[in-house]
Amino acid sequence: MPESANKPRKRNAAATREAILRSAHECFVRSGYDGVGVREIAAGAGVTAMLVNRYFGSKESLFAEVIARDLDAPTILTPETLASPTLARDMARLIVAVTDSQARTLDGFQMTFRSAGSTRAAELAKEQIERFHHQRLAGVLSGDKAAERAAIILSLVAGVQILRQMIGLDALSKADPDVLAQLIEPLIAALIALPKA
Amino acid sequence: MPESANKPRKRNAAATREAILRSAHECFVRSGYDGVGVREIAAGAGVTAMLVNRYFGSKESLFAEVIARDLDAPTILTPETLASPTLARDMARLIVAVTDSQARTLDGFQMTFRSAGSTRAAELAKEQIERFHHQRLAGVLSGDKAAERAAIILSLVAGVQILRQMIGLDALSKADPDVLAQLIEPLIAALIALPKA
DNA sequence: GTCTATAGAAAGATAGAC
DNA sequence: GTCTATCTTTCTATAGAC
Repeated sequence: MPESANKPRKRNAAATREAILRSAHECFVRSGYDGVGVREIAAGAGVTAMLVNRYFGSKESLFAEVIARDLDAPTILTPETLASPTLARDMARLIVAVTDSQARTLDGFQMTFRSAGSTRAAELAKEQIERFHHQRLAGVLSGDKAAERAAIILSLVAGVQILRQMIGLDALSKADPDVLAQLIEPLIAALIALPKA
Repeated sequence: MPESANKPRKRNAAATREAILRSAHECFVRSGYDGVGVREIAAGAGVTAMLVNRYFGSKESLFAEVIARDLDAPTILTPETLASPTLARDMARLIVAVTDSQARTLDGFQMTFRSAGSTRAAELAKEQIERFHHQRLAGVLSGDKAAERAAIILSLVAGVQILRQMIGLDALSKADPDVLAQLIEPLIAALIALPKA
């Protein structure tokens, strides 16, 4: 290889940037914003800490970019579930599936909750959740109080995720997924249906 | 004051210990385990950082004691609600009340979730929540799958708290409390009732 | 019982070589 | 484009005076 003999090492800027983002994602999901340092993120990407700040300016800017990427797509509201005639049942099963201890679907939420000690992280997450998750869910719920009903559905998802996936409450993490889905289905059905008043 | 002229300053051991615990409570609720330092906790108690470690050995031991105190009592399951003939309605209203942005009732949960980045904090919280909150709630739910139903009730509480109180989702934090209670009531009713199968 | 002072590690961020 | 080396701050925890 005569032509590239004096190139510094191997990667280009785009690949390095992506590697840092990916490592930061893993670290923030695992330990939250305050629980991980720039050095650890850099090591996970195979670079040095200095490059992280060079590419993203600061740890906070990096976090903002990671969380924006992770919370930019709805999770329990996929096109498939929407088109289904058994929406409540499908959604209940999906909630149970994505909150499994091994599931990674809700990484964005997990990162958010694990970083909830940081006020700035909560602000960033609020914006994204409202824009991408709540607004879309509320949009498909017809009738009165759609915003509140959508928010309560999100609350149920968030709560199950936290107690099942993060806290590891035995009654949830060791439960039969089918049982959980059966118990959650009527709740979703009640929130999808029009309120009585 | 001739007799106590050479006493160091003012307090006794018990009062100092209590002041540190109280300050630590406030700090951990606000910023989570990783988000606050021993110096800040000490300053809030009017002492120096050294005393914190002298009384509690380490920051982690202090946290363990604080979270044990905060999670030692059930919150949505008070004697009053239990005796009520309209249990579901009362519990729904109570959930809305204790997750108000100004409410302090669920400080223990809030501290837990804000500290969820720390694995150790999650372990400590799991033990307490299972022992004091989940077990008692499951105990009053008759019929099959009581443990799972109780856990889902706790999930709903936790989820609403997080999105309403910590994230500040507008649809929840700016909503009419009565509307929220009306929407939550049938969910609680469905979980209190015996499962169909 | 409480203090000042500090040790030792680790944090975020930057300077400058190559 | 990536590195080593370092600055500055902050952290937990400890030593020793009074």
